[in-house]
Amino acid sequence: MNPVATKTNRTTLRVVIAEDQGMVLGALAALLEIEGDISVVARARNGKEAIDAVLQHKPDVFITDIEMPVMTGLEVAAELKRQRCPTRIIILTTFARAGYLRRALDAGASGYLLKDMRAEELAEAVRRVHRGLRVVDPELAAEAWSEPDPLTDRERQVLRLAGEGKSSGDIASDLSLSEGTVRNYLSEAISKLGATNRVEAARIARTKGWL
Amino acid sequence: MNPVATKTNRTTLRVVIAEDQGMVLGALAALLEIEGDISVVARARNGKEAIDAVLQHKPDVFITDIEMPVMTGLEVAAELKRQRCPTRIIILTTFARAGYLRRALDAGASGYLLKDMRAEELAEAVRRVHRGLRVVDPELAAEAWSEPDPLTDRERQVLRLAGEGKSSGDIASDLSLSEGTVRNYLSEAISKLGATNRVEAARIARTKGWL
DNA sequence: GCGGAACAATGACATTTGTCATTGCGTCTG
DNA sequence: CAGACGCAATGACAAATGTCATTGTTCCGC
Repeated sequence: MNPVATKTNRTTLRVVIAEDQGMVLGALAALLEIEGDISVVARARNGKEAIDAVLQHKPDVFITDIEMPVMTGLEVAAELKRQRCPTRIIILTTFARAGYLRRALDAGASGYLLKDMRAEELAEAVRRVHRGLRVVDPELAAEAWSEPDPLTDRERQVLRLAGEGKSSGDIASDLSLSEGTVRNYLSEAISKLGATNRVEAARIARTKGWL
Repeated sequence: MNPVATKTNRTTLRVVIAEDQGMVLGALAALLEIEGDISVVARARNGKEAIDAVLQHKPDVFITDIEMPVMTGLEVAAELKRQRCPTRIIILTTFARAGYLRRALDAGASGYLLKDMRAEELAEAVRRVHRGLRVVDPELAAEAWSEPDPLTDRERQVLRLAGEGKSSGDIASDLSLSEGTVRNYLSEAISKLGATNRVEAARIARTKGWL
């Protein structure tokens, strides 16, 4: 099925996959193994395992989910780049969020794929990225640069806790702030995001990938 | 009309899969196709397609996600049972929610698997279910029967909107109720769920699968 | 070294939210 | 048929939330 791989029999592409849902992890591995020119050399189910696996196996391409226990895929990508690891990185996620994409590219990722793309595109993306190309949904890329995250660190922190249902008082003691200060930050965040209350603000920030 | 596999269990198991994330759909199909005795005869990316595919192909087993466009996997399962379709149904989802499991079994499903189980268990579950057995995580099953959904329809409705960040006033006009009534329902829901505010209540209800 | 930004706080105020008691209506169900 | 339950509403009250003005601090860039 693949002319390049079968004809020239070049070194197969070595891949490591990180994904916390075992079913999906196994399935993606099966999907890639079908391709003659790709070999899955290791699997990881959380961020820490992923780093160990990549450093040990030095694969050509590393595919990772974002939302994982211990360490997110974005954090793993940043750490690998910090260690000058030459492995190309593809982020594979459910979420078409501008903020995620931006952070992914900042962290040195070469690709950003959505899980609702066609399955065939995964293997193709692996080959593209290995050749040094970038693979990013053009529509999402456009959106990513249009609107930068307006929140400060404190606003983000406070908003995250508020979105989980904590009261201003709870948040204040969690962060060792006064309750008034917490209300100030929330008020700022609400106005910056054009929301009318903390819950809506948190929802908006979440969909943009700013939380 | 009905090619039953009762020979010398040499016949392949025919399967239909429904899953809205293309990448996962393709990957799961690949995973099952690896098994010599299972064949994926159709794929669907939403609830409506799923029903059509199952009715047309009459597979031995139907595997479906819950959260899909057009119609949820639970609704699909209920509809198939209503039409006396003999196909065995496996729900495959991310969420270990008691409410989901209960509704799945009510809808006549034979299996309830979590996406974070080991990938090898899927094929095994297909075979088990085809033999007429049930496949349900025992831990989750225990929880499902322990705690029934305490919310009334109105409480659920109001809580859902509140969880999206709407104010009591918004919810009132959305549902053509007075604002006081909305507050009453929310107060009831908060107390029933042991929460301290609407956001926490919505969060709790969501994790239990009651929303 | 000056201005700007993020951080932190206080006080005052209006609005929203959560609670409770109470009433009324309709629909089941034993 | 009585009683239970869900639905819908009102009024009153306390608590939480959101807004604004104002005052400090520190740190960073120009």
